[in-house]
Amino acid sequence: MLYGEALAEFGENSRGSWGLNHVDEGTSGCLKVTSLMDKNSKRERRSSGGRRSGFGSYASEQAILEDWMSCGPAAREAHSTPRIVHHWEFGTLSSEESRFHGFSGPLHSKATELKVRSTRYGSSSMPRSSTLGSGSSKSFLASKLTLGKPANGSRNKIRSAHPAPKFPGSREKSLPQSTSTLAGLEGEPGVRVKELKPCNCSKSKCLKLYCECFAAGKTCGPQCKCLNCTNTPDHADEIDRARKSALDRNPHAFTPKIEMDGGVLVTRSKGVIRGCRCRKSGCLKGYCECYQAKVPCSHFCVCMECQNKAAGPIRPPKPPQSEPSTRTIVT
DNA sequence: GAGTTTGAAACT
DNA sequence: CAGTTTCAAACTC
Ligand SMILES: [Zn+2]
Ligand SMILES: [Zn+2]
Ligand SMILES: [Zn+2]
Ligand SMILES: [Zn+2]
Ligand SMILES: [Zn+2]
Ligand SMILES: [Zn+2]
Repeated sequence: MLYGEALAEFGENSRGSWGLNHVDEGTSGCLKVTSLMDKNSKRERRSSGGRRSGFGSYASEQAILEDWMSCGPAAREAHSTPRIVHHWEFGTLSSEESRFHGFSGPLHSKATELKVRSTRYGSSSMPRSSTLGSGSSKSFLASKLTLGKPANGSRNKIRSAHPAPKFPGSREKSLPQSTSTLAGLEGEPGVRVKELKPCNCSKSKCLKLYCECFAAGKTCGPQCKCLNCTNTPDHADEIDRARKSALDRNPHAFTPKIEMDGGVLVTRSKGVIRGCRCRKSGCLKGYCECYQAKVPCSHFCVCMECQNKAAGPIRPPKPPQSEPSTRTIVT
């Protein structure tokens, strides 16, 4: 098994993963040994509010290649076409490192007992650019690790704006972006609000709130560059299911994301009025929904080191006590 | 444009 | 729930 190889190669106190970087197939190519990482240089696990895991990236392709070549032949072979990431943790090092990184979840605290732990990520995750191209008999890694300029003329990442419709009859996205028919809104025939931000979704089929079009209650339009888009008028049934699913998770999924309530931003979240939860942006970048909406953070926010507080106190600060930290919305 | 950072959304 | 992973945008260089 892979774990046995990892144990043999890296010893008892090691941690790492094979295959594509399980965080978005990023720059880490094939194999990572956490215990070898420089702990002082913050090249560490992604840690954003405990929502991140994963490992830092290599400094260069050469580093990836060297790392890769240092693997055993069996490991190389097993991952010549990496689609699944195997994650391992041996010994007690992981838990100690977890403390170093501020992680304390079961994944890490149990590492001491588990002895070996593995996780599979994504059953068929392939890099987005892997489609089409020249004959891809070459493995992803091989192509990725090719140093220097690509010999052949294959261009990475040719993201065809939109492949031709599979079926002649299907309308796909020939129609401009519009409000979902399910919303039952009266479509002003002549009046069209200018089509806006196209999305670039590739894995959500534009049927999750990840997709801004879907989240806005709109279908994707011709300007969208999404892949495998199902948020098109000819998939009304799927859209309907997706909307129901999203609403099931959060009844306010499609209520305006940003509203002003007495000068206070409210965002949707599980039926609870709440603000942002930023940790590292200082609420001064577009990552922050409050900042993006051009509204100051409020007591609903649980942001850290917020620099987006209301400047001029129109009103005295909220009374801290006697109010539940979360207020359910009364429809 | 490629690579990184980020926090919401989704999942378990 | 809390912890973890997925996701696409925002951002950086
Ligand atoms: Zn989309
Ligand atoms: Zn779209
Ligand atoms: Zn789409
Ligand atoms: Zn914020
Ligand atoms: Zn905020
Ligand atoms: Zn804030």
